[in-house]
Amino acid sequence: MSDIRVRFAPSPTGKVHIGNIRAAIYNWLYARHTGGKFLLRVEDTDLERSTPEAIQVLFDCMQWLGLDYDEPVFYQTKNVKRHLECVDKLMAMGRAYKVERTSRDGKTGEVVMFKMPKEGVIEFDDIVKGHMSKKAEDIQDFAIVRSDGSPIFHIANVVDDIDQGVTHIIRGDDHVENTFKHIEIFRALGAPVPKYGHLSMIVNQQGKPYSKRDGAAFVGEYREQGYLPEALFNYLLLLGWNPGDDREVLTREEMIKLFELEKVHVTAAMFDPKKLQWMNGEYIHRASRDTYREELTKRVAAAGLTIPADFNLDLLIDQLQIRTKFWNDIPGNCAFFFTDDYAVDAKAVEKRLKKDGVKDLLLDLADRFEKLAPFTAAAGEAMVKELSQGNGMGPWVHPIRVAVSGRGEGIGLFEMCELLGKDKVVARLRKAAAELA
RNA sequence: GGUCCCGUCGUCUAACGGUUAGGACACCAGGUUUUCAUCCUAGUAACAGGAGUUCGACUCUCCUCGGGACUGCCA
Repeated sequence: MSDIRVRFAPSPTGKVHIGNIRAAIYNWLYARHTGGKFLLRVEDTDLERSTPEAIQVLFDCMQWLGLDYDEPVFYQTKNVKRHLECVDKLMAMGRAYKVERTSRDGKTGEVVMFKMPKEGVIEFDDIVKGHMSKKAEDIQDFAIVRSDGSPIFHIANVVDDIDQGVTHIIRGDDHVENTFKHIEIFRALGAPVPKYGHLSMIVNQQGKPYSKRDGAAFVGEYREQGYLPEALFNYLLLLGWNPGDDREVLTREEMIKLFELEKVHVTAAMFDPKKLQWMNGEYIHRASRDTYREELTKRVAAAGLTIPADFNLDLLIDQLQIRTKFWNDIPGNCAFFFTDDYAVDAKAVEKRLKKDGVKDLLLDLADRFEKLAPFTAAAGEAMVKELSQGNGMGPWVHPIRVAVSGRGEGIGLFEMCELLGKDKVVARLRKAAAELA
């Protein structure tokens, strides 16, 4: 146990995106690594844009990724009284003042401004960026209370951090300028200044940062596309950090053990969907058989298909797991086992079936399969091998595959036939032949 | 414009000032295989540029160029 306390403090003004959630991941990992506390604070002071739906989406995404927090959620709007008390305090000591102003959108009224020092240097040692310094004169006074009397981000954020006892603030790079301002507020309020760690942005394929400013990659999207939370978590972690050796696929335990904020990169990282896909495949290939079976049965059922009680699911899993890159791919890749109403790839039909002699070939094969006993993968392979006389099984294998599965590629053909069973294989071969007439 | 930050293969990255600049993804060639996937082997590809400091610079300093953040009664 340490007394380190970190927080993830998103504003629920939109769907949480990957840049955002990476900050949560780094905070969570830092807390778990140091034995500190990870807190969640919902910064909902922007009443016009914060919605309960967005808050719920945020919770769902965090739970999906396994980002559990150690204390009840702290809502910024519940602490408004304290924010304003602190403003009064600042006014009383001359660090804040009221002024008549007109906002961007034309509202005119009296706001409270925080007074910045007019000389000196504000500096801090950023855990990831190193020493940071800025002349106080380069920072303008800024508003902390709106003309309607509500507290603004800067004061609310700092007061909440004080009230929650936050010791380390790990947040996006886009906050560095705010940090110089916030440090002054902490000091004025007589509170200890927390340690800071500013994370670089994640940029998209166009090199532009994912931020709330450009409606970006929503975390839930990845969930819907069939990514594993572990894979997304792992990939996002690697965007700006590495364990110091060549390992890339890490268990949660390894991540917690090895994570160090000091080793986080300063430079922005580009999000590479291809590598995420690869990593997702790695996680699926490494998943336990039970996990895979569970996902498979769940997704096949969700697709409206029923797996017969006597179906050799283990054989299918042996064949299919290594070929699965997304959970979502599963139903499409095995639907033909469970229904006769499956998709047929016209290109494959064109290439493998619509050729001279294929019709007779299929009919002949149907007869041979019909006589095959036992109807196993090994027996089927032996049968075709004999037909091919060592010249390659391609001419037999390809038409069979397309005829019985409607696809040009997939799991091992003979395993496929065994799984389908004699009746279906024979029937589909004859049906395909009939359609070639 | 101003202030602050950053700059190694296409991408993510490694390299106590001394390496043929390493790994991963992607790409590509070959092998294994009935297809696909897996797996194995090989390959293409980077220190932004220029000055210094040094016996020696990807590593240190400066300049240039390039990129980003901020510059709200948003957070």
